[in-house]
Order: sequence, then C-alpha cells, then structure tokens
Amino acid sequence: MNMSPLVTSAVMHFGEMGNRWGFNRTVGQILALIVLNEEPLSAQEIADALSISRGNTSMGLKELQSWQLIKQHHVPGERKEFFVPAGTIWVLANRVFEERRKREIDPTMSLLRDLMMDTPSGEKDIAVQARLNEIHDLLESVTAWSQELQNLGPEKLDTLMKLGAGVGRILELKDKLLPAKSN
Amino acid sequence: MNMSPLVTSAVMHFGEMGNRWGFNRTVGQILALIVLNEEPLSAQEIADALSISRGNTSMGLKELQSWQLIKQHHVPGERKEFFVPAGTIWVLANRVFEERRKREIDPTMSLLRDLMMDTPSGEKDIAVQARLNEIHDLLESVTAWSQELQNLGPEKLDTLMKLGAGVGRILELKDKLLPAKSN
DNA sequence: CTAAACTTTCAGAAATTACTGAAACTTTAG
DNA sequence: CTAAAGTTTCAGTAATTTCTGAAAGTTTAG
Repeated sequence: MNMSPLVTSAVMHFGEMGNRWGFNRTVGQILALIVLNEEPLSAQEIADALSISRGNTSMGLKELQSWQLIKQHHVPGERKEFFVPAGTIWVLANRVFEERRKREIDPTMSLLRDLMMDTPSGEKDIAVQARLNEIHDLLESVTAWSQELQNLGPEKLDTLMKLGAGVGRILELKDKLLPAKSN
Repeated sequence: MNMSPLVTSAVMHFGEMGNRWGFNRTVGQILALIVLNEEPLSAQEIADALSISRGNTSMGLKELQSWQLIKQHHVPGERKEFFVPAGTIWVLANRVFEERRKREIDPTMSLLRDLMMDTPSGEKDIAVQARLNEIHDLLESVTAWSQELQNLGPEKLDTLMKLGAGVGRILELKDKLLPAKSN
C-alpha cells in the first residue's frame, strides 16, 4: 500500500491537525488514511504506509474505535481484521463534535453546577457565583443548540445554512407563525 | 490576593480544561482568575495567587491578549499595568470560538482547496479528490453557519435555542413564508 | 492439543511542551 | 541623566505526551 502524493499530503496534514482536533498526530494520520481509501485496510498495511510501529498502530486504531470513527470490517476467508470509516463524512464530523463536547464542556458544566451549590464564603463569592452561573447558562445553551443541529441531519442543516442571514428575519416572524407552540 | 476556596476550585478546573480549549494550564488559570475577579489584577498579584513564576505569568498574559480575551487597564497614579476581561462572557466565548476556528479549520480548508486543484495521479486519486471535496464543503458549511450565529448576538441566539426542535418545523414553513427571498 | 497468524500491552526511550529564574530591556519620576 | 519600578525574553530544566519494540495474549486451523 503506497500512498499517492495526493494522499500523502492529505494524511500528513490531518496528522498535524490531529492534536488540535483532540487526538494525536498518528491517530489523525490513521483516520485520514482510512477515510480516503475505499478499500478496507489492515493494521499492518496502515503501519507500513505511515512508517509507524505496529504497537502504535494498534493503539491508534483502538482510540479511533473508542471515538466511533472507524469500525472493523471482516473479510471472509481472511484471518486479519480490516478497518473502514464508521459512516459518512457527516456522521464522522458529528462524532468528533460530540466527543469533544463530552471532553471539553460536560465536565465544566458539572463542576459549575457543584460550585453554585456551595455556600459562598463571603461577599465576593456571591459575585463569583453569579459569574459562574452566567458561564454555565452559556455553555448549556451552546450544547443544547449543537445537539439540535445534529438531530436536524445534513440536508436540513444545509437548508438552514443557505438561509444565512435570513435566520434573523425568520426569528422575527416566528411569533406570528407559531403562536400556540407547546414547547 | 488570596483566593477563596470557591475561586480556587474554579481556577484549578479551568486550568485543567485549558489544554482542551486550546491553551495551556497556566493560561487557563490566569483567564479564570481575571474573569472571576471584578477588581483588575496586576501581573504580580496573578503570579502570587497561582504560585507561578513571573516570567510564565508574563507569557500567559501575552497569549491571552493575543486571543483578545483580556485587556490592559490603566489605574491612574499606579505605575504597573492591570488586567481585566476583554468583554462579557458572550464576547469571550465568541473569541475562543473564532480563534479555534482559525487554528483548527481554516488551515485545513486551505489545504483541501489546494489539493483539489492538483492533477490527480491516477484512477484512485479521482475518488480521493471527491472525498476531499466532500470534507471541504462540510467544513465550509460549518464555518459559515457558526459565523452566522455569532452575528446574531446572544439574545436572538437565545430565542433560537428556546425554539429547540421547532427549528425543523420552521424550516418546513420557510418556503411559503419567504418565497421571493433574494439570497 | 499445538503451531501459526495475528493483536495488544506496556516499560522505557524519544520527542514535545511548559516553566523557572536570571539577565536584558523599558518606562517614568525626580 | 540615574535610579527605581516594572516587564519581557530566553536558555536550560522539568513535566508531559507519544512512540517503539519485545513480550504476553488471543484466535483458529488442523
């Protein structure tokens, strides 16, 4: 399995981006390689193509599976396991998003809730709690909203995006349109 | 400047979260401290409160300024500089979002565009370019949309969020409502 | 059961990233 | 101009993260 220059560039880049996206270089490279190949790849092929150790490859694949970005693919008559992307690009992007939310936002929300329950130990702490509350509410809004978008699915999301600045206008109309909404 | 237990917990947590949010532990702690204090803080006070070196503090403040999350605040009659948050929580959240987009998405979009221009070196590369194109379009949609949200501002965003699943319904109505839209 | 084919684990090495503190620099009061 | 008050830089060190490769583990064919 030797990579074309095109694939090589893309794989290298996704490796560099990897750490910014929440996983490390190798994991990013492995993901790119699997996504860009239509043929399922074995762990050994991946290790060879990327010139990384078999052990590292194994750990990377494990991590990508824990993110649900790739899945195993059994080829009849073959002993070894092959790997393919866990879904369309849209699905993968959602998974990354979701996973990052779990790591980057949820723990903070949870802590903020706890801190808001604590008895303030003085004047200043009351103001601090107000701030924390503000942060909490913002995070809550953002997560609620991002989940909403994920539920919409790609086509509707696309409509929404094409709407662009029109969203503002629609919002203004909304009350007239859905006056008796139940939620 | 000694921190109350409440502030300490929050600061420590934001430190831990720091690296997940794109900056390091110390930078996260400094930000939390500045945001939670209504009084402007000097570099020395920050270094003391967090027990970190003056040099590290200076670098952290510099980074936070480059992210536009804090700004200097001059106290008349005082020689030293003080620091305060660069805006409301909403503004800060937007800045973080924006900055991360620049680091995490823009470089990839740019590379993808370049790779799509390259002459494919074979059969397979054509399929690869199709994939890359798909990724590019998705990223483009996401960034366009996130900018849209930022322009809405917090109040409208809030309306939108309260709407929740209603968004889907509105989308279905949209064509009837804005049949002659120009964008 | 055994051997072959393959995978995973993990201790230590390598690479990367963050932090300290002393020296260099800047600004302002006098 | 000089000294004092403050800030920034950066070489070296410390801490953290990632990677390797050999050993241990697993599965299946026969």
